[in-house]
Amino acid sequence: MNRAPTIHDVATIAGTSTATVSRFFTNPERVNKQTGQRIEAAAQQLGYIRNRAAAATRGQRTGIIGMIVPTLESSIFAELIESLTGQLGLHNQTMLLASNRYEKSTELEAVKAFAEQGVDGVILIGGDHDPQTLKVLHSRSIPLLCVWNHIHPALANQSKEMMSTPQNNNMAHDSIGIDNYDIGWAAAEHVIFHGHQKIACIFGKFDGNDRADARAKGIQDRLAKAELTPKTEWLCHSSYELRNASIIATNLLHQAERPTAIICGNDIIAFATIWAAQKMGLHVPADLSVMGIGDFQGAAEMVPSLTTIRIPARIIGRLSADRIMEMITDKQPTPRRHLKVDFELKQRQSVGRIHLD
Amino acid sequence: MNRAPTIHDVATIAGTSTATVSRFFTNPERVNKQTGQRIEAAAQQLGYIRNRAAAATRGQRTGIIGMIVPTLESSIFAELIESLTGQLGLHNQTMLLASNRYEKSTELEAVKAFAEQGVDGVILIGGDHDPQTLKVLHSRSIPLLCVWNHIHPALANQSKEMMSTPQNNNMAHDSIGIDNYDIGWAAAEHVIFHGHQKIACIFGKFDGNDRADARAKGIQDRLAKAELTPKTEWLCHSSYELRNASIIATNLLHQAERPTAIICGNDIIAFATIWAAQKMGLHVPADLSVMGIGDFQGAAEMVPSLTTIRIPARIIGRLSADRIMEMITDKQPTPRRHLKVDFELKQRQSVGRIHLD
DNA sequence: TGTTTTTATGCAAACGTTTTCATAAATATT
DNA sequence: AATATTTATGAAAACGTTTGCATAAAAACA
Repeated sequence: MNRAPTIHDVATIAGTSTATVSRFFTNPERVNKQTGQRIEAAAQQLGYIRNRAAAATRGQRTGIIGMIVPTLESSIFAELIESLTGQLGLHNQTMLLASNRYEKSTELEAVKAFAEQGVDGVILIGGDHDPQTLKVLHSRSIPLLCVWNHIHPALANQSKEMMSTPQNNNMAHDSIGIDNYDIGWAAAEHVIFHGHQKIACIFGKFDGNDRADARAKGIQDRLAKAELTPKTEWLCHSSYELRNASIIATNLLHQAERPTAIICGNDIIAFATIWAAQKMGLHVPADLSVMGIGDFQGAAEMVPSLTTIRIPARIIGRLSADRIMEMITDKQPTPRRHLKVDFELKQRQSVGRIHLD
Repeated sequence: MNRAPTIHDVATIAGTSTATVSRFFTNPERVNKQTGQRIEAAAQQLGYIRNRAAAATRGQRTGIIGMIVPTLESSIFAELIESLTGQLGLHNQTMLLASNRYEKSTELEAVKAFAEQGVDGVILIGGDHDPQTLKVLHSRSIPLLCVWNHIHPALANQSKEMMSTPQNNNMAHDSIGIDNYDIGWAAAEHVIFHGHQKIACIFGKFDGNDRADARAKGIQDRLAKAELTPKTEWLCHSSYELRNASIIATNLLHQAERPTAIICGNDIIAFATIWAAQKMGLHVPADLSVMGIGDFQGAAEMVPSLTTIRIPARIIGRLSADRIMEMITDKQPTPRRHLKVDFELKQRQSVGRIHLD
């Protein structure tokens, strides 16, 4: 009852050798149809389930993809993971999940654990990682795919120069994602087009987060182009927690001069900003416009609905699954590929035309 | 560059046998301190990482726990997973994650995949699973822990009788979670205590979901005790999607007679209900009280803040990690254990005392 | 000092697969 | 009918570990 049946048991019952059974499960077409049926019946009868750990010792793939996200709590990445696991399932792969809590050292530990498990590939968020992490993966030829944000080939080159150890340079280091600089630019543009001049920003925290950084740059460059660079009191930073963001937003709105619009680093911050305004008795968008980024759950349904930029997590997930499988199965290493996914501005209620009174 | 160093390589450099190296990594205290240092240095130098797949063929644990949640999108389980992975990390375990999309057949497939990977244990949500699933786990003596909802020992017995195949009866089938019946009861009670008489309910969908079922029973029993059983038009069902819940709530509020309070099967439904009311120009809680269950992200911060029942996901996660490790390491099978975790009613703004005009 | 116990190590078998090579049977080609 | 090709299979080695057994050295005991 408590010993799992092996390939030997199946072979005995089917009256064949273990080699044939193995072949049947890996390359069914290489075994005679009748024999195959006998094997299938025997396996069914015994409840045989292949032991991939054993298979892996002979160089077969483990069927495991390792994935590390900064956090699960904020649900930012939940949709991505959901679609990724789904799509990986189609490729008969399962997903080993870890969170790095925005710590590169934690990420390294997780990657080591993944290597122990013999993962076929690794998917990380963003392009900013510990050189050790890359080394571990590279020394084992484990394909690495960085998702969520598109890495500018130009920036990729730049970071190449910044890297000290030479072996990091020719790393197979693909990426699939959106261009956060463009997103920031578009968000700012949308607000500007609505006539706002007194614009404040609450950015996400930068540390170890190239995404927030790029977004902030995009926003600021667009504002500068319109000669609307906010005064320093209107440039705030917040973590991605509602509680923290609430405080920052409340403080901002209590300043002597109040902006007519606030651009937020992501939707969590935007939610907090809207609610903070409402608590003060302000009306959105009549008294204050709020621009989000992300289109998180609830953005479309809340009152007022949140004008934001939709990051197509499902699409990124699906593409990523397909791409990592490609990288795994390709014999000769394919050239690096950086795929840019389009985003979409969702024009809703929280950003309005400015009152001219 | 692309072949991972093995235990042999380490042994050669350290000038010892593979046996000793293996011992050093599994039972460091069984090897001489000096030898250990040599091995450590060699491993460091080579960047050696243990191959757990190979180890697993000799009966060693894989260090993988399999977990299946219904969905990741609704972020209900994100907090649970986050704390679970964190705590498992302390036990040097990693987590294989899959979602079943509320389908028992999908769950079975995932469990089979887990079995292929040789997981040390499996954690599932709720107590309602395909007999096949249980059989696969049991036949391999893979410990199973059901989390999220507390399974009434009484109900566990009941389902025992309902099970057809005898091998399912003495399943090692522990549980850790909250009592959804009690939660439903408490939610209803809170609304009743605020003087409401015209109470409607929007339950979560039941199918394959013993949690929603228990919650609904608790709510209805408490209402019945107060002789406040809602008329059938006020007993609605919704999926856990905002969009769907919005429609249901809107329809409910457009009925000829409007309830003064709505009890929602979870916070997603509660959010949708509040927003639906706001869109109609109703004020919460002045015109309508809304009771949630779950205390999801945003419940405390939104305007009005949501009165709801907090399910301590972090605690459940931590306890679950510890318990499954206990089940894995215990030699003789421990008796089944059903651990009940307390919940907490968060009294906030969305439920108010009824207007007596 | 001689004997027993403890500690540290190595040898080699085992784990459950996959895969190379060889071979036998079946089929196709002349 | 003789030969060449294809198809189907099995024997056995290999994968990178762990571990039971044996043994040598060191420590403890007498």
